[in-house]
Amino acid sequence: MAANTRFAVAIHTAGMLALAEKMRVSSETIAKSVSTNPVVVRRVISLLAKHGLVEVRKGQAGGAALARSPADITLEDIHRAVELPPLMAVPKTGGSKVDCPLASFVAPVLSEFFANAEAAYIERLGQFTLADVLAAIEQRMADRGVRHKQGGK
Amino acid sequence: MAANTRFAVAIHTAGMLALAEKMRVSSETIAKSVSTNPVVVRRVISLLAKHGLVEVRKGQAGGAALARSPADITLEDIHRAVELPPLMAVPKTGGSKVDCPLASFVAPVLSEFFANAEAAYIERLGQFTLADVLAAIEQRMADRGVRHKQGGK
DNA sequence: CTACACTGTAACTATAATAGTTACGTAATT
DNA sequence: AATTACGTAACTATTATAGTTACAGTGTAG
Repeated sequence: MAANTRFAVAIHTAGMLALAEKMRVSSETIAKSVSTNPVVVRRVISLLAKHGLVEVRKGQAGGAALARSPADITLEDIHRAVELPPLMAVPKTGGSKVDCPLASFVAPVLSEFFANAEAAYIERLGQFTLADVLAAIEQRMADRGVRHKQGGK
Repeated sequence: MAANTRFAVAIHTAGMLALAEKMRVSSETIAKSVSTNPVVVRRVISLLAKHGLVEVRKGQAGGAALARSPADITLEDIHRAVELPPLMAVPKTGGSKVDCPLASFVAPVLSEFFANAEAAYIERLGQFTLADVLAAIEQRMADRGVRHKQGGK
């Protein structure tokens, strides 16, 4: 299919907003950086806004800005905002009572185990903030000898 | 798309083999229980076999059987065997050097964070064995008052 | 030693989630 | 009033995965 990149787009977007500080950034500007379409970005921003992570203004000189400090936004917050589907799917049990009774108990039990593992995933996401991500990016840039501060658009 | 159910099918399959103990079970029998196609099951079994979790025999009275005890097979083992793609994708950075240099550093950093969270997921899977899954299923059956032992096909 | 019952795999179709795109109404700023 | 940007609907394109058909290969049973 087309891989699910909503989460990545959301983090990238939030990261740009963080770098822009209080300045408003348009969906078009972000779209260029992410190499995608402005509508895709607006869809994500809309979700972030609904969850209070971002504050949006319409009109000329409008755009989005972070609603709180990057150190106060975890990856879990962003993950929840974009509401991704469960990591693992369980096949629908094909209601036909032809199959053995055991089978009908497998699906719900597997769902429980998957949910448990997914909780571990989410919990780990909760340990990282947007600030951590930005720090990692700057670190990487420094390692590569890229001069920063007013680097790019 | 069609949701990724390979992992669930693999666990269901392994569970059936565990219940069958040393008896060989055909892909067709398993497919019925999982409500899918025998080929889908064979594809999964083939992966399990390559990783030594299952032992397969061709020919009449052939089929698959677990290679080791259910208590000795973790969900992590099964997960590794079916080799699922990364849980989260990062958008390809669209090589055009038009975008800001920052952008090119975002993707690899996000991949690292995602990999970190995925590791937490996998680690949790490693804490459960196939025996745990079977126990949970039997527990659930008991709760529902389903009489077991020689229950179904 | 032959028939049968399996697996293994290739090749193809079907499904469905998600990205990408176009279009346009709405709102806010200058 | 003109401009700029969001919000969202509607549609197409992409693509991973499931599902299916077909058949060659293999080993056991009788």
